[in-house]
Amino acid sequence: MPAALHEWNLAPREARALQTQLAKRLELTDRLAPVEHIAGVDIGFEDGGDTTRAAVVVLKWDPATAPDLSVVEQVVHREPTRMPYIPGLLSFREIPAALGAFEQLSVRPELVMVDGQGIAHPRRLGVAAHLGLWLDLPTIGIAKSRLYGKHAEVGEQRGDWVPLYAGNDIIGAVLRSRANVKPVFVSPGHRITLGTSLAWVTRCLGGTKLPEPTRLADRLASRRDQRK
DNA sequence: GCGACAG
DNA sequence: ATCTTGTCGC
Repeated sequence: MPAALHEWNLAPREARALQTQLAKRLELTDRLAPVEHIAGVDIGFEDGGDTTRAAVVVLKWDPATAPDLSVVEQVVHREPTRMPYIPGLLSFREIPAALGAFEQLSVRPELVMVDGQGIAHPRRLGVAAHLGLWLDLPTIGIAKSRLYGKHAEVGEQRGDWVPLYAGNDIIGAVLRSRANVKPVFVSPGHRITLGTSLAWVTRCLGGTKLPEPTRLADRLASRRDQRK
């Protein structure tokens, strides 16, 4: 049987066991090639959830104009939704479609920002971490809300952040990306540290809550701006 | 047993 | 995530 079929059509029990195994393969140290292109990934749904829409936006990294970055490529890929949303198993629902979008990409980014958690997950394998292993690329998870971990209250100033803990381990950061707005949850996915993750997210932040890569991918994956 | 729970 | 217009606030 095709490995891909095996990998994604798992019962919750098996999916959780696989996450525990895959998490052992994560590299939580920096192993990035010089960054020239950064991709943003997000998934949306249509037809009441029957169709999954994956959006990937590739931006050219330019420290001279950042956070204003030019879009060099963008792809939207649709396919039938294969499984429901189950807290903790999001990657099994979203990654197949995300991979479909990446296959259509002509540019291979050196860094990928994903809408969701990296290792800030019960078994340390949020969608960003899982996707990083599949793509073998550095990934950062930027979630709009918390899934796992404890933290103190974060300051009100833009840039303030507090660590996100799983026991004594720091698994991410709660970042005030913009004043007067709920903070975002940043966590490394694969081949990157939390410190480097925060540095890149901050560099890509332009007066908005989300960094440019995922902000633009969100817009593409969402239903309003980009219509059918 | 009772909550919590990315998107 | 998605269903959905106007409206309050910096």
